[in-house]
This record gives sequence, structure tokens and C-alpha cells, in this order.
Amino acid sequence: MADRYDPHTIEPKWRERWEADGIYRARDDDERPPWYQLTMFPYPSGDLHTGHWYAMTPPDAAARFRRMQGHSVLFPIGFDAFGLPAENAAIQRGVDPKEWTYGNIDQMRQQLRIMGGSFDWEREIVTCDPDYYHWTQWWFLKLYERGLAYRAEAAANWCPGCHTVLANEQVLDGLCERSDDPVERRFLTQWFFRITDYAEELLDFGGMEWPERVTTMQRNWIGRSEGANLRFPVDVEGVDEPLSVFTTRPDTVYGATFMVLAPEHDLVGRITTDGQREVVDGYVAATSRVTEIERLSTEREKTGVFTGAYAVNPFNGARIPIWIADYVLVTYGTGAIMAVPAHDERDFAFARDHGLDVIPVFDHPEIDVSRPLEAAFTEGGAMVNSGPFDGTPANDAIPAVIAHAEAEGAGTGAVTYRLRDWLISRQRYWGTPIPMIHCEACGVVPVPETDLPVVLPENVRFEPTGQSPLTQIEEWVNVDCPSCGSAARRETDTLDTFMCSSWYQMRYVDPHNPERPFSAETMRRWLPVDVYTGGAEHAVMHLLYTRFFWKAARDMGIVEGDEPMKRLFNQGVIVGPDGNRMSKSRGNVVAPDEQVEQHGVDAFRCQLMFIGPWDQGGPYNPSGMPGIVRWLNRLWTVATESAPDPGDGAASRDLVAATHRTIRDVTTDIEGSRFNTAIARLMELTTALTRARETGGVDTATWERSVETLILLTAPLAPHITDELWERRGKPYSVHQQAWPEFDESLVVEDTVEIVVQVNGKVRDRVTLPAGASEDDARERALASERVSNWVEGKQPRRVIYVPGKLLNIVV
RNA sequence: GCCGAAGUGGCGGAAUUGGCAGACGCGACGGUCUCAAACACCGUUGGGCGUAAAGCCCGUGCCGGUUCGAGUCCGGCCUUCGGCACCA
Repeated sequence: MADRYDPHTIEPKWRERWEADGIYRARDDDERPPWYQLTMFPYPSGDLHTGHWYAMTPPDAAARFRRMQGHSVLFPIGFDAFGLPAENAAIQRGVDPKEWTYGNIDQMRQQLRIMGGSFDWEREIVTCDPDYYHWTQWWFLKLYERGLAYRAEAAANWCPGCHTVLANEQVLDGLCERSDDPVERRFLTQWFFRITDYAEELLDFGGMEWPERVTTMQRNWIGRSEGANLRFPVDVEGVDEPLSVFTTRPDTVYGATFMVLAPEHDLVGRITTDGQREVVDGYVAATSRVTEIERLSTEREKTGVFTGAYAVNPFNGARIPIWIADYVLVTYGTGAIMAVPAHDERDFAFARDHGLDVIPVFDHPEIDVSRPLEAAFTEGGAMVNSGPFDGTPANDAIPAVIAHAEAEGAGTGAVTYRLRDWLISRQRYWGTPIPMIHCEACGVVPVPETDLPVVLPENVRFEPTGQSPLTQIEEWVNVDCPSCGSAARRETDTLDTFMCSSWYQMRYVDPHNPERPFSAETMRRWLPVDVYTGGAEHAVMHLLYTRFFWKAARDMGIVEGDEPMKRLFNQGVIVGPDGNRMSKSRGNVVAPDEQVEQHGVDAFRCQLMFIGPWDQGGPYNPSGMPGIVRWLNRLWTVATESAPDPGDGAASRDLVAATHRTIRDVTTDIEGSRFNTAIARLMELTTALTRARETGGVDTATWERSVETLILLTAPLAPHITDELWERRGKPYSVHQQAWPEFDESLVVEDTVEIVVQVNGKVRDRVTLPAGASEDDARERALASERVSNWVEGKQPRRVIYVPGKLLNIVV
């Protein structure tokens, strides 16, 4: 009587119906409590692959689950559409980046719709739309007004072969990814955001449910170090200011036997003596040619040259030589160090290679510090060779030395971060134009808000000139100064695409607002995001930038609260059946279209969720698909065939208990993103129903309620088949607009419990007792068991451990 | 080198606060239905000893510890993956 389960007829039917009825639209006037479920928006590469399905179908299930739980859910989608691939396509194949991008978006939209995602398409955003980047530019102006945007000289990756600036991602092992030329560093004036102003606050993850993995990576990236800034007077005529160094070990200052400056340090030119000028200049020039990657290699020998100048140790008056070396980085601390070879491995290696003094200033239980050291050691006992500090225990040494430095005016306690300001300039075409104008008279002038957006010109020629293609477009570049009206030029750099994605979750709440990025009401209603899901590759950059952006917006009174995303979940990486990253060349690509064609959308979604824990990822092996297909078929069967013979209804109670256990488990599993175990529980309930149908003894009302509960619980995971079954059972449209089943604890309580009986910790028997039996009852029943008494052998139990309702352990 | 996560059957993986290791699924084997196939369904499936029963022993990367009891906690290793990497 019932026809077979055929996903290919029911899936398009429901997709069209949901869309026509707009049942997934998020309404701002909905009175139910709001829930903002966000999945990282894709780059429009033009092909939706299995990774996208893996990233997006579980949050779709979560969004559907929250809706059924009575939330008004915002589950939006859009495209992160600026960036390099479009520009590369333009350079290589002569296509227009805009056409290429929008063509891909059209294609991906179609593919995304097939997924059965409950996205609110009316809120779609595309970051390369002028309606969107209008507000990206507005944000830039706000940050500039607030003093958080500034210009400075910074190194860019320069490919001498292509005559162009490369993004970090285009540099592979120090070589240009296209021409294989060694990449050089070129200094350009570029725009930065002062993310470092927020370094301290960004270390605080209080009240956030973020994976520890991510918070740890962010902490390491920010890299807070405590120590001191110490000032060493320089013994060079005409140089009055002292040389400032940052150190985490001010307690080793008496062991400082030389100073090292980064080759790019400001002072180098001024302190170098005539006799050393040639070697120093040569070394500085050589350094600029060395790539960052080579330079950072710890394997490299520690090179460096003497400047001829000396500094004075403010603690003991020692006159110590000043060197330059590329193991000191100009971007960290003050770009200069006091070198303490006895207690720092790098300084030790440098001192050994260049014949410099090594003076230990801590003693050590296993090392004779009166003899030449064989290696640096960092952990010592008490201070030695340190004048008035001799004998100070290691634990007290740092505060003592800092206190002394502060009293003497030789330095102060200080904190340094590894985090650098965010370089946002790109010498590229396909990005948001930076809304600034350069005027000879007025300097840098912001474009007035009323003139936004600064629209990206079209029909651009891509020639490798080393500058953004925008510089070629005279009619775009030449503009009147907004301040004085004289001839001026537009900024031709564009914004890092990470800026587009730093605030997109805010735009979704009010995506068509022409007056501002979003209204205060919509902001208060939806933000911050309840759950944000996406790949771990964004653990640092994107997720740190968006936190910075939010905090800056908060300080400007634009948003409320301290963090943009309360909860974060990183899904794992899905790889090919062979365990390798899916790639065409390996031939291990699983194409979603083929999976859908063979098994249907619901089966593919469920298989991806069933494969293992969502945060773990792993190989996608289609060989497991039959299990999911069988389950959906069995679900179809129990839901479409008639109820079993009720008999005396004796089996009803067990079925009710099984149903409610499933409600409980599936609810907590989906809340915790454990979709794999949720499906396992649903399979079990399906099996229970299949069995009950054969054996009978279930009254019809109970049967119907269990079947319908099973359909409701499955709906978020397999949305099409469940709506079809719901309809066929004559229930009101749509299953996705029904309430989530309520769990009733009292219905799963059993009359009897099975107690495991152990003797000396080994399971020997099981006894069935009434629920709530006392320890004495359990003990009596256990000792009555022949299997148990065989092991006890008449010995007196030394001790009995009873875990009520679970276990009894007799120790003899 | 540093930081983080993980290691469980032939395979993917289960296992609240320490309490029956291997849920659920794949595969395999045996069977029902069928002219046959598909679909569906039933049974067995960690290893060893043992007659197939009962029963016993071993078993969650390795070594040791805590505990009545350890996949879970502690100490020390090994391996894999991810991140950072001369950060003073």
C-alpha cells in the first residue's frame, strides 16, 4: 500500500514548498526568544564541495532544532567575495573579476539550495556589493576617527620576477608561488589598525564558550611577556638618549656582556664608528635581501657584526660592545637586547662564535659557575657576580632588580606582546577601496561619509607594474580634496579581505539598511551571535580580528557587550576515503552532487553527521552509506505502514520509556553538537519500533505517538523525508514548525534495576532488584548467588562497596 | 624546540562525576524471502583456552602508580595530527 521511499521526488518538492512559504525567514518582530546561529560564509570559488556540506549541514540541523524548541532563529548565508583568486583569474585568463565572482556566486547559490539548508536567503550579503562595502568603508572611517587607523612604513613581499606585491599566502618557502623567484621585502607606506591597543583585553576569554584549542592559539599569538625595559646609556658622542631594551630576565642584567641591535634599528647608523661602517653597511644590506623565512630559521648560524660602539651597563658601569645581528627582530620589543650569554642559549651561541665574554650571575646545584660554561642555563639558584644582589634567591630576583631599576631611573617593569598591529593595505584591485584622499596641502583626508561608497572602477587592465591596477585609472584616482578643493589623489590600496569578514555577522541583522550598517534595535535583538561554527584554520586571524572589531565598536557605542560570539565550535576537516586531503590530482574527491544523485540529500547529510564527532573530521568513506540508507528506509516503513496489533498493550510501557529516553538523549546530543550519537539513538528507536510492530502488544495511541516523536526528532537532521512522512500521516504543515518533543523523566523510570555484582573488582554475576533497593537487600541477593558464593568461598567479606542502582563489589 | 589535541575490534566510532569496554553503523560469515537480483528482515562477529554449553584468562599506544574498581585520575615514555617557531 505505501509506496517506496524515493528521495528524488520528495526532496525537490519540499525544497520548493519551504522556499515559496518562506518558513525559514527570520523576522525582527517575532516575539519568541531570538537565536543567532552563524556558519562561516564561503568564498565563492564556484564549486560547493564536501567540505562545505560538512561545515554547513550540522549548523543547519542545529538551527532547525532551535526553531522547534521555540526560538526565532536567524540562520543567514552570504559570500566572502573579495580576494585573490578572482584577481588571479583576471591576470591569467583575462576574465573580469566581477563577472567571475558573480558567476560563481550564482552557481554556488544553486548548490547551496540543494543542501536543504534553512538559510534566510532574504538576508544574503555579498561583500563585493557596493551596498555592503559602503559600510566596510564606513567602519574604516570610524576606526580612523577613533585613532585606531594609521599609516606607517612596512615591509611587503615583493616578487622581482612578477613585479608585484604578494600576499603572505602567495609566498611558499620564501618563493613566489607563481614564478618561484625568491621573494624580497620592500618597504611601503601602508595602513594599520591598532589591534595592539586591545592586546590585554583580547587575552581575556572569560564568559565565552570557545574551544580551549582556539583560546590557547590566540593567547600564544598575542604572546604576552612580562619583564622590564632597561636603559643603557650609549658611549657615543652626539647620542644622548639611552638604548632601551626589553628583557624578561632583568635579574640577569649583571651578566649582560654585550648589546645586540636589529640591523634595521634606528640607532645603527648613528652609533657605527667609521672603522666599522663598511662591514655594518654590508651586513644591513645583506639582511634586507634575506627572506623572512630564512632569517627565522633556528638552524642558522648566528651572524652579526660589531658597530664599534659601546654602551654602559647602568647597574655596574661596565662598558660593553654593541653589535648588530639578524637574530634580533626589529618588530619585537624595542628591537634591541642586552645579551646575557650565560643564561640565554641564543646569546651563548653568539658569544661563542664571536669570542665575547660569558659571565654567570646565578649559581646552580650541578654546575660549577667559576669555570667556563659549556652551555647556557636558564634556571639558577641564587644570584652571584651581581654586586649588592649576591645571594638573592631566584624567586625574589626579578622584582628586586626591577625595584632597584625604577628607584635609580634605569628602567621600569614592562609588558610586551608578540602581537603586531594589523596591516590592512593591499596593493590589489579586487578589494574594498580605502576611503582616503591624499592632498598635497591637507595631507591625508578621509572621504566624507556622504560620499560613500567609493566605488571600485570597472574595466581595469591587469599589468604587473608593482602597483595596484587602480593607480592606472586616472579618472578614478584624480579627485578634488574634500577639505580644500584642490587637486588630490585617491588612496589606491584596497582593504584586506579579513576586514570584510570582521563585521559581516553584524550586517546580517539588518542587511538592507541604506542609512547605517544596522539599526540599534536589530543589533540589540540578535547580537551577539549565539553559536558560531567554522573551520579551525580561522582560529587566529579572522577570529581575533572580529573580536578586535567588536571591542572597538563597543568603545564607540555602536554595539553592546564585550564579545561578538558567545559560543564557538570548530568542525574538523573532512578528507578523502584514503585519509588525504581531497584533491582532483589524488582522485579521492567525493562529489556532493554524485552522493545526492545516488542516495539523496537527507542520506548524504546524515552520513556526514554520523561518520564521527563533528569537531574531529576525518576520512569520508561512502562505504558507510548503506547503513544510513537502510535506516531511512526503515524509518519510512514504520511511519507509513499501519499500527501493529495492540493485543493487551503490555509492551506499551517499554516503548514509551524507549521513546522518552531517545527524546532526552537526542536533545542533549544536538545541544552539544554530537550529531553522530544523536543518529545512533534515532536508529535504536527505529529498531525498537520495527520490533514492536512485529511482536505487537502496543496500543495504537502509544504507537502513533512514538512514531511521530521519532519523526520530529529526526526532522532537523533529515528535513525532507520527515516533512513528507509528517504530511502523509495527516499532520499539519510543516514538521519544521512543530514543537520539539518534551522529555518526561517519570516515563523512563524502571521498576527494577540490574545490579552488577563484582568480587574483588571482577564481574561475577548480575542480580535484578526492585528500584531503590537498599544495600542490605542487594548484598543479601548477591551472596545468595551461587556464582558469587563460589568466588567468595566462605571467606568473610572485608569490605562491600555499593553504588545504588548500579553495582555491588565484595572485597574478600 | 615550545604549545595543543588524539591513540579503543578488520573499519568509522560509543562509553555523565572512575563503576558491565566495544553502543550505533560498515564490512564479513550464516540464514529467511525470491525463478533470480534488488529492497527488507533474522542470527553470529575483540583475542585465547575449552566439546558448540557452562566456565576461565587476556584485552582501550608502552612502562609504572593511586584505588575495592582505571579507556577515564597521577608520573614517565612512544607515535600521529594541528599550531607556533631566534619573541629577548
